[in-house]
Amino acid sequence: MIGRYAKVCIDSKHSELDFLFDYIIPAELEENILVGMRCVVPFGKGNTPTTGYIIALAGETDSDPEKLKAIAALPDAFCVLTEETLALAQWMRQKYYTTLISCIRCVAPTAKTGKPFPGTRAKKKQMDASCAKVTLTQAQEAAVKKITLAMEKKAAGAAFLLHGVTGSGKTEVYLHAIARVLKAGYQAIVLVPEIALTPQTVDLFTARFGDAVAVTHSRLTPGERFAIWKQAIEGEIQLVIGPRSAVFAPFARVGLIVIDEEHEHTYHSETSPKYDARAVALKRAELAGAVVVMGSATPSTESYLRATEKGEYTLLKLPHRINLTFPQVHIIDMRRELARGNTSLFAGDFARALGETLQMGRQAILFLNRRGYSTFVSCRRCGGVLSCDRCRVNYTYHANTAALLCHYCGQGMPLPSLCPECKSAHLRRFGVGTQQVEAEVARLFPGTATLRMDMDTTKGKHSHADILAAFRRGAAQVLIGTQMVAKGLDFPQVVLVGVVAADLSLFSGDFRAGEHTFQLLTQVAGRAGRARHPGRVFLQSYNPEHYALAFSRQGHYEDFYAHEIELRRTMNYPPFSHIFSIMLSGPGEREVIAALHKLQAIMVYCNKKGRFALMGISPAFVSKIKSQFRWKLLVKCEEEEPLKQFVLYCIKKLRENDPLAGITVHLSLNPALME
DNA sequence: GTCAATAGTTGG
DNA sequence: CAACTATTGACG
Repeated sequence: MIGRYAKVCIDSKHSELDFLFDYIIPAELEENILVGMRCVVPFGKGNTPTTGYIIALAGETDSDPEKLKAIAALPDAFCVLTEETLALAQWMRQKYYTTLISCIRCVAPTAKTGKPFPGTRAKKKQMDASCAKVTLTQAQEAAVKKITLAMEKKAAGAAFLLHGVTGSGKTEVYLHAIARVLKAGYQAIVLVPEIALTPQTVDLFTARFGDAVAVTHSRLTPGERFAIWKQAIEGEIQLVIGPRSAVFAPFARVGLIVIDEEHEHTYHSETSPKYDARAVALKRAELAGAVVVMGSATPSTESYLRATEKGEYTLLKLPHRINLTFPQVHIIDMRRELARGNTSLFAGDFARALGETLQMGRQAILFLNRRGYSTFVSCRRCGGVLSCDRCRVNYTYHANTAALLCHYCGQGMPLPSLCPECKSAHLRRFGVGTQQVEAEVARLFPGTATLRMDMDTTKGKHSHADILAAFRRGAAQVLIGTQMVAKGLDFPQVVLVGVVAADLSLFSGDFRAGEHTFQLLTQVAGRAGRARHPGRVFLQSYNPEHYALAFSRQGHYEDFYAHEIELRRTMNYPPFSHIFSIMLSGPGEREVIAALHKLQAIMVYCNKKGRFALMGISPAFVSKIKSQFRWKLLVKCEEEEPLKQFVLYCIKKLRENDPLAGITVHLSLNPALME
């Protein structure tokens, strides 16, 4: 129905504008106007031309028709919002307590013009959807069958958790399911944690589906991004692979959404709207009549609970590696190494294994979740630790530049020769980073070619791919890196994986530390012995008895899960409850803490029934970043919606009492990482 | 964001 | 008391 009035969402980030404004549709636009289009409207006292979005058309208006202004123009010839992406945006507004416009900006790219960009014309589509190169295992076959059946029945929002050990062929299941759905005339979306880290997976998709595929990633220019988005609207592509934002690809007929490595925290957006791409995918599938497949070797406890106890997802299992055996995992007690007098970075057994690997002419991956050379520099006379004055963080020493660098604000300074506090010359570097691992390999095995992959060596547009390609062609025998080497890389010559300090992620203060450590170690271990050669994995640890390490040695996810879920149940942690983190930041620490105490008092007052567990005020994990002090308050409740309402109400009360000058409020419901 | 009305401040 | 500045509120 075309009405005489349009309900318009104004493109302004101010939360007090988070409602729809009625405008008159002028006669000359009546023919062209559609819900989902952008418009230009006169807005405010000065009638400033402002962009808006047509959210609805109506024959009537609640406001005084005399006061209404008319739409000035419709700049595009098409709808930037589809029925589905608009519905998603509206759902996200409620779910993630934010404004409609911020959700609209999230689902539609910031297109400056509706004209096609250079190079957006479709080439002839080539697609070899037969998958005839490839025979499936029984488990793969069964998984594909179940997914296909759900797609054929158009089981809207049906979700599958594909639990497949590393190397069990999850990707092949995705490929087959996608081939089916495309053949039936539907489209598919594949979400991956980070394109740069999974080039091989992406290659498999492009090889199989040719020009029907578009790959999106964070380093695309706005023009490139818009071109892909437009091709999706116009049906020139059938499959989009990308990070969490790809869940908004404006396909008209989505049949399947795949979420690879579903446990990865990159599926949580950390900027507003703080959405979880998995939840958005499930909602979109429900709206579109599509099916969701989430895959992982180490599913999040939340998803596994849903796939088992709760029965919300169908669990599919791929329990066997294809043509591969599980690597032998050795846990090395570094306390014993120290007692034996070995103070070097590598345990004796590990150094020996590395030597053998090099001797055989094979490759090794060394993993350490910390970049730089030393983690802190301390004065042995006064005991002071050199730290960034803008952030409450120790400086990290980088040997290649002989500089101290703050990993939070990026500022640094040359390493001083004297202690800035007491002027002694007794500065010493402690702790280990990837640069030092590289130096240690060079010291033990002179002449060995190594490659290092961390944030410092991957700043360029192609540096990820360049480093991985160099390692693949054998330019180096040892690849040293942070967690970016842990992901789905597949190098046939790698027979040894060493985790230099397996405990690093254990004591982050996050209740998921055990889960994260288990996931990381299992992923890293999966890099060993990908081809015919049996692999060996060494985990160096000062806490070898910790359950996250012990279970990753056996490699049995189910055993780990059984242990972890009981801990969560006992402690009433997620997934049995929801946690709301309220962080205040500002230039004055006293003011930040005082405001938080006020909020706490309001919460205590409003929580007479004791429905919400108030967990006290504490400094954030890094309590000062870029001269802003950060303190937080956690609230826990078994139900999400009442918790959200409670926190938002208390914040509103706080703002009524206190202007919160200079203080920023950061709200996060079930944050991916506790800060 | 922008504008304009309003309240508050200053200088003669 | 006029002239200027900061604050507040509305925007269809």
